[in-house]
Amino acid sequence: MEPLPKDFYNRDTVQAARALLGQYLVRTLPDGTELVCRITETEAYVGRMDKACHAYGYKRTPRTETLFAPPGTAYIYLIYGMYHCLNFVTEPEGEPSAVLIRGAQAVENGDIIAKNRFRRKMEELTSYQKKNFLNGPGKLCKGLSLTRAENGLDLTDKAGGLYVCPGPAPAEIFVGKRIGIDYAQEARDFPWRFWCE
DNA sequence: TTCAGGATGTACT
DNA sequence: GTACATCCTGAAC
Repeated sequence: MEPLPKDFYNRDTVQAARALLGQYLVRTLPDGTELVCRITETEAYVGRMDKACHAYGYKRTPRTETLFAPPGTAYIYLIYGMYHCLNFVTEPEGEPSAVLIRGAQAVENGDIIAKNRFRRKMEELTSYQKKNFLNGPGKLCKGLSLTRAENGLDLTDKAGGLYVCPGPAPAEIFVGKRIGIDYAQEARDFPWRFWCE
């Protein structure tokens, strides 16, 4: 399977967030194992005019530097001191925008993802753990073993260890407000969160 | 089933 | 010092 090309990311961020639903996210571990999951929840962040975006108003700091990279770059940062969030940079280089990957379903090597998350195999999980498997940005990064060490990876390059390839389009797409950005004034109500079954 | 509280480190005021 | 694009636990219902 070939990675989605740079042009997939080089467009309006809200459209990209929608289009990413259903696609396969592949994480290649140092030993060559491929962890595969299907993206089921995304949010758009647009630095140009979105107060919830880290790079709102083109604000450049060491942390936000990755948001100014070319489309198709992974932006991963630490939040609340203990969790990581995975984003895909979008729009032409220099427009600091990205899609936050909020949730996914395990497709291949679920046992390894389960071990990363709970130190147990899939079959040993409680129903509560299965229900809350990769349904949050911090959980997804923990399951796929992603940290700031992977910040800046090129998603269009299979050799980088992280890429996205085509998956089945969702039958239905839901739209709503983004999560956890109550501080962002008018931007907090933007309908820029998308999810599917 | 929902809910409050705590963990934890970096960025920025 | 404060806030943060979060998650887990344990208690109450």
